[in-house]
Amino acid sequence: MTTPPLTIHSWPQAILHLDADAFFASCEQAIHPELKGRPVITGKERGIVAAASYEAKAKGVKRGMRLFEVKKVCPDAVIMPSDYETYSLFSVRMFEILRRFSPDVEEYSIDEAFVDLTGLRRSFHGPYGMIAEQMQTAVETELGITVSVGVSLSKVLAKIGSKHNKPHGLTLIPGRDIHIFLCRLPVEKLWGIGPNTAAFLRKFRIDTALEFAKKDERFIQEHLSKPYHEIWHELNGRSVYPVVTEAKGSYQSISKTRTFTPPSNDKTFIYAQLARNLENACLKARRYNLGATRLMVFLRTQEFRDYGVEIKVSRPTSYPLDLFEPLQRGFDQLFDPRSSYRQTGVVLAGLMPMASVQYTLFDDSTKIEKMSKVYKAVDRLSEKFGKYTVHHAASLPTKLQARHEGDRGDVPERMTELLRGENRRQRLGVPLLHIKV
DNA sequence: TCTGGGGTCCTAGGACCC
DNA sequence: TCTGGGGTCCTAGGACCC
Repeated sequence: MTTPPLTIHSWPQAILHLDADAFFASCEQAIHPELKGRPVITGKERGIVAAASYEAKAKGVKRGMRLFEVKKVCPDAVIMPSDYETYSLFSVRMFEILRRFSPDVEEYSIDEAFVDLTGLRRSFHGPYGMIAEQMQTAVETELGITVSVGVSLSKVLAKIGSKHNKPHGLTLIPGRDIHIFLCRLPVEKLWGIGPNTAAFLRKFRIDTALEFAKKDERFIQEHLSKPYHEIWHELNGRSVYPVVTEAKGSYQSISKTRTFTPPSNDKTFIYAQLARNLENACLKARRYNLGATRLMVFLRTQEFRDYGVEIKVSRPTSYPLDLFEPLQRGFDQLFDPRSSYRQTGVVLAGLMPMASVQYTLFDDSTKIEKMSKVYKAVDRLSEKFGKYTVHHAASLPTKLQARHEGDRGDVPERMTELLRGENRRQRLGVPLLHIKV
């Protein structure tokens, strides 16, 4: 087997990584100044901590912690639902600010960016550290949130830098200082090395990032796969991961999952959860004009065991009506009335642009066109009144159950309301509609 | 982290073809 | 019929990330 050659820059790169501090919580504090200095937590809608402000972290609140525990360690915490739409607006503005400094900005996640600073010292009349500081200050003053920044020769090293000093840190890792940052860093803290690989490396007495970086290439090639070889280069200051500037335009897969408590073995209820997953996944696929050729269905039992099946679809589609039959088939295969389930999930895969889909001789094109019209109307209603305003009768039992449990259902998006100057479903009193299949 | 939700990429191995 | 070598495509499953 031949390993494909790695592209390594012959010129030293200057890569910046920026990571917003406790992003969701910081956004809330920026919107509500009265919350500054107070422990703020988001994640109310799921019952677990999605983000915690530094005031909350200081009291021992951690990501993923359950909210009843939070109330114990931090009784004065302000707990709010995560409002992704609003955070996305902050995110968009953050990337805009960064692009004023360099066009080479990678939107790595909602709160993280990589920026290629290589060659910018001349136009800024100063060292990279100064440029980084200006970027940091611009984001902080314009958005009212703090960010941590790392600058080094590669993405992996820049990430180590941004994590080194949080919050509001600025860390430069020049080539001659790399070893200082790596010698105390456990391998599992490295970007791309998880618990599994860390355990494997420990067998070879590799415990720190420096020990990993110092291994000779022979060892890496013999024992590890491509991603780890790349990390190894990056740790040694040789940039192999490019800063990807293109905006993400498409998806390889779209998934929707739902966990419910308590676990259930009610067949109707569980199928309804899947139907709802499917509708939401299809809605997203239609928004991106994608059709799925494969449908994956899975159930997670009370004991955290996953069972799944994959079903091929004859023609790429993003219409639930096309997929309910395969969904039902998959579900019947998986469902065991003796088990209790805590989660359902659906993945649309093998996605392709719908524009390129050709009908075959056997497709009923009139029916397909009718379906297309129906879903266009559904999508318009969803956009106007909120997701899931209109849905298939098959997923109705999810709502009935939600009511019994006193669940609020979908949390309305506050910022969107403010921006549009209108409330959504509640105030308009939009009734539930069910499309009769 | 006794466990939420949404993604990506890589590799090995089988099927199939010449 | 057996044998050999080599290529491509596809899929399952692992591992990791925010």
